[in-house]
Amino acid sequence: MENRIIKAAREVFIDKGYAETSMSEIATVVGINRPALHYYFRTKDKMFQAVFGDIVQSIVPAVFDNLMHRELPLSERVERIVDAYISLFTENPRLPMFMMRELNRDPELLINTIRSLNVIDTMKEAFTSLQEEMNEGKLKNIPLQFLFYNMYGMLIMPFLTKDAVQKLFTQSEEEFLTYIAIWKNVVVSQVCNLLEVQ
Amino acid sequence: MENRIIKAAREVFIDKGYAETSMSEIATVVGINRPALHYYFRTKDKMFQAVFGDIVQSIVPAVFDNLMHRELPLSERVERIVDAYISLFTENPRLPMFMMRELNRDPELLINTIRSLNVIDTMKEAFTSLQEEMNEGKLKNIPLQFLFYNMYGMLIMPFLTKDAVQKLFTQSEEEFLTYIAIWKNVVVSQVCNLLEVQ
DNA sequence: GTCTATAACCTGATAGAC
DNA sequence: GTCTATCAGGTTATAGAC
Repeated sequence: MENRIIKAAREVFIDKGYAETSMSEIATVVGINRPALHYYFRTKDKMFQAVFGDIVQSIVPAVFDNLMHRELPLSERVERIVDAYISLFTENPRLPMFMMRELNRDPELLINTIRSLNVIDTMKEAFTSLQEEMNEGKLKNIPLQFLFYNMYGMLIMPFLTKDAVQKLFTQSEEEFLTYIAIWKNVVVSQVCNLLEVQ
Repeated sequence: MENRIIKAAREVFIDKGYAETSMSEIATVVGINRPALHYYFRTKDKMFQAVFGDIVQSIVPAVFDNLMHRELPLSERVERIVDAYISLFTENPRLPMFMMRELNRDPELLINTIRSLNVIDTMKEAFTSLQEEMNEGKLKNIPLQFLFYNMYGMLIMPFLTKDAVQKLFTQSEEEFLTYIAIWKNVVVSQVCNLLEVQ
């Protein structure tokens, strides 16, 4: 039952965010009523934290694994990561907006979630591995955050603006997917352009 | 008085978004009480639309003017636009998050606002001007949305993640500004890389 | 125009019966 | 465990006095 609730809550929270989601709405989706919800997760806050942890865990690890395959050429590694994110976001188009919204509503939340999920070591390994490659001159030496600004910015932008763009230019779902397939290659080549030594 | 209200409401709305802003909070900031607010703008919705229009008008036009200066080299044009946005966002760090959040909460809102503000012609001119340059072979021929995905993605990403990054890596305001000054050049060079013919 | 008072509603949360 | 009933608090919006 707890899992049924988390699964339903996940959908609603991702769609509307914490603030605009009410307990009664989740209860309706699950098929029970408000007090029953409060039995399983005492407060809305506790419930959201459970859902948020669930989501973060499904996003973070796969990416950092790919970052560390140093035997592969850069373009290959970038392509895998970009592929993974594009698939994830195509299946969950509102996930990028959700993450940004909650990151801004409560910046501590992500930090606490990351700490409690033991993914911090995986992240550190990936960071130092990349930094080494830069020091060795195999990659251009840039601040690591720039890599993330560039890659994530390009990755999430189409999804952050999806609804508005589709309405403004009467773009169909098929058109969107066609563009995304091309866009994927642009992201890879731009990230490589940022990291490759001339 | 209406202006005083819009000015105050603008601050609060940009900071917290539509959903998490209450009329009483705005009233407190202005220095009057709730019912007085409802006298000037009958509903919260009407008031928000006024504020939103005010914001859009202050963002859009300057950019498209710069896009059309075809006598200038590409890098010069891009640099001006990027400069303008970085200044705007540095002074209003939560503006990018605000725009994305409201764009997703109510996708029709932006469309209606744009229509009512008569900026649609300016946008169309800029678009066709760019498209011509692409057809003439002076710029690489890519879907126009890709230019926006790339430029805006890179422009807003540092600000969307500012609070979280500063807390996660205990980054000071000075450090942030230092990185932004360097990042600006990266954005320009990446956008040029996207548009320049080989 | 600006106030006080109040209506009507929705929220999260709890107590207690079954 | 899941329900009904209820509480306390906050929200937008309005009516009516000054």
